[in-house]
Amino acid sequence: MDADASGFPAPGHDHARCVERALAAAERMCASRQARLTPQRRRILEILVTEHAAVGAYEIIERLGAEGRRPAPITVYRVLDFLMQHGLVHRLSSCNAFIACGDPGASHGAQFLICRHCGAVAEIASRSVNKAIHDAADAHGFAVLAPVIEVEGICTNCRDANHG
Amino acid sequence: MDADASGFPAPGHDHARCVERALAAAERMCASRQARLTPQRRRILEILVTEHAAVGAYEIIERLGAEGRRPAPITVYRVLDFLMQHGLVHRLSSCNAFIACGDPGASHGAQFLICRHCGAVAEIASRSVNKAIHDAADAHGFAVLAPVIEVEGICTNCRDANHG
DNA sequence: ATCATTTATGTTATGCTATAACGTGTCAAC
DNA sequence: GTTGACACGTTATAGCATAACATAAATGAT
Repeated sequence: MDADASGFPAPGHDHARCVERALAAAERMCASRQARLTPQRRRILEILVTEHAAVGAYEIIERLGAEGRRPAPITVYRVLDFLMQHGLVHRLSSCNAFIACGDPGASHGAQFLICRHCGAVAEIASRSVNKAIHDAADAHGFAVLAPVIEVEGICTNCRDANHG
Repeated sequence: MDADASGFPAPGHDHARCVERALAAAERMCASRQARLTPQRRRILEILVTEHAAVGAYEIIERLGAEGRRPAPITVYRVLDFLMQHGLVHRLSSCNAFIACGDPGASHGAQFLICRHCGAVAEIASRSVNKAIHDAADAHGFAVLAPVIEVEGICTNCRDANHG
C-alpha cells in the first residue's frame, strides 16, 4: 500500500497501483503455501485493500450484495478467517472490523493506529513497543501469545487539516 | 486487590478482604466526585471485583437473575458505563467483557495481561510500554487518545501448574 | 477416467453483544 | 410542593458472530 512516512495513506497516492500490488502479494503468498485464493476470497481481500480503513463483516456483505451475490454472514467470516490465517488480514478487536495487512509475509506482531476522525488505520511494527510489551510480560511471569495493540487517536492527515 | 508480584492474584490470597477494600475505594471515589454509588451499581461492581477475571455483561445479568431481579441488558450497560466513567471498571475489547480496575484513582492508561488458560487478568501500568506507544505514535504524526493494549497469553500461575 | 478425499461454499437457524426510544420513579434544592 | 436532574424500567431493535448440516468443486490415487 502506498503511504507516506506516517504510515497513513497520502491523500493523493496511486491507489489502483497499491491495490494491485497487495493482491499480487496475496497471490504469491497463497501460491507458496498451497492455499487457494478463490475468486470470492480475492474479491473480499480486494475490498479490504481498497479501503485504508477497517471494514466490518456486514459491510462487506452489503458491498457484495450491491454486486449481485449476497453471501451469508458465515461465508464472509469463513473467508476472513482464511485471510487471517494466512496473514493477509487483521482483525481490530476494538472496532469489530477487519483490515488488509500492510505487510503480508512479515512475521506478525503489529500495532495499529486508528484515526477517530477519518477511520484510516496505520499498521506499524515498532520494535520498541514489542520489546516493552514482552519485557513487561516477562516481569510478571506472563508468556505472551497474542498481543492486541490498537491505539485510537487522530492521524496526521486529519491533524493537518485541522479536523482533529 | 491482593495480588502477588506478578500482578495476578495469588492462589490463596484473602479474597474477601480484597473485595472489601476495592468497594471501600469505590465509595470514596464516588463520594469525592458527588457520584452516586447506588446499591445496583455497588452490586455489579462487587461482582466484577469478586472475579479476578473479565465478566461479560450478560453473565452479570445471569448472576443478578439468580438473586431474584433480572435487569435488562441496557440497565447493566448503563451501570457499566457509569463505572467506567469513574475509572472503577475497564472494558476489554478483545474479550467483550469487563473487569474491575485494579487501581481506581490512578490516572489511567493501563495494559492488560489476559490468561488464555484460567481467564485471570492482570492490570499493569508499564511506563515503558506507555512511552513506546507514544513514541511510535509521535513518529507517525499520530495523536494518541485511547490506547487498547490487551495481551493474551499464559499467566504465571498456570505456567507453574504446567497447564500452559 | 473414476472414485475417494479434501476443501470450499451454500442454507438455515441461532446466539451473543450492545443500543435506541420512551416512560416512570426518586431525591434534593429551591 | 414543584422543578429539575438523575437513576432505573420497558420494549424493541440493531449489530456481530457461529452452529449444524447440505452441496459442490477441486485434488489425488488408482
